[in-house]
Amino acid sequence: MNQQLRMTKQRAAVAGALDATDEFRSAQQLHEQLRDRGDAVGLATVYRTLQALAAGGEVDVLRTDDGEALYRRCARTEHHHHLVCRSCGRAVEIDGPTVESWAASVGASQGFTEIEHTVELWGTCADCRASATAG
Amino acid sequence: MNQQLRMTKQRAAVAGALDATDEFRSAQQLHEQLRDRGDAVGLATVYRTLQALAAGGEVDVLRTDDGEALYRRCARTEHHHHLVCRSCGRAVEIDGPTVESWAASVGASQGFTEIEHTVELWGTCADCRASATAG
DNA sequence: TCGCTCTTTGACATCGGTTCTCACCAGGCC
DNA sequence: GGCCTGGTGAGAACCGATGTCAAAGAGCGA
Repeated sequence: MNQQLRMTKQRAAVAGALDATDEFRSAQQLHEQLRDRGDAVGLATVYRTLQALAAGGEVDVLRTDDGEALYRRCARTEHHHHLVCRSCGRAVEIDGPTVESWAASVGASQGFTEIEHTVELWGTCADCRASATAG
Repeated sequence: MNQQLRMTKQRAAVAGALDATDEFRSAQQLHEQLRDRGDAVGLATVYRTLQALAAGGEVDVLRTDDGEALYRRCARTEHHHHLVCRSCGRAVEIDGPTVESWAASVGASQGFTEIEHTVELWGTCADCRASATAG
């Protein structure tokens, strides 16, 4: 967490919850999880903390199809993409060097500048597929 | 528009507004645009119509960073991606054959199934850059 | 053209995620 | 410990999107 922010137990709790999983979680899920665990933190604080972490590049954010924001603490802070399980939220960090160069060249060839790209892969992880088959 | 739906003037107006532009537009923008033009259509109807068009694959949908849905009538119905101007919404349809195969192979190598991918490029188009520089 | 039926419409209520407000609380520093 | 300032949290507000339901109208057969 950033050093110009005061380290409060609420921020530590949110950061800790993120550190403890490799799954993308919504603010509401994290809030509920902290409450269940006894580390009650206000919902507004969860949102503020996630926002601060995201602004500092310490968590990655993505949006579900219906617009909800999901957060995840990634091992690396450099640019990367994700393969996310649409059922449990588990994610794998992936690289796409060919995608990077493709995006840059396509953008430039169309006269666009300041190109950014959104590349996320969604699937069903092996565990979720197994339990779906079993159930 | 789908033939098992009744063709009403409201639906025609929404479809017409989409046909008249190559920019991604939000439901609210379309609603306002129709009202300004005199073709007043209820907001709920705009949403419903866009939903129906999207379900039939007749318009493409994407989400802005803050979760708002944007709609665009694309020339082709086959799978493709977009290079979108983050300022005016103008979009260019693009192909990424290498991205397609990369996505599929990465997904499979991690044991994920039913892989889908989200690939959108964002930039500033030449016109918007020019007016930004001028202003 | 006239009615009938059944979908569609639209004003409004509601929902769900997110952000704002503001009085109170508590780190960090002396 | 005391002060100052940023952080917290309960609830309100906000905003995009969806649900409700009575009234309107498209399509069809007569």
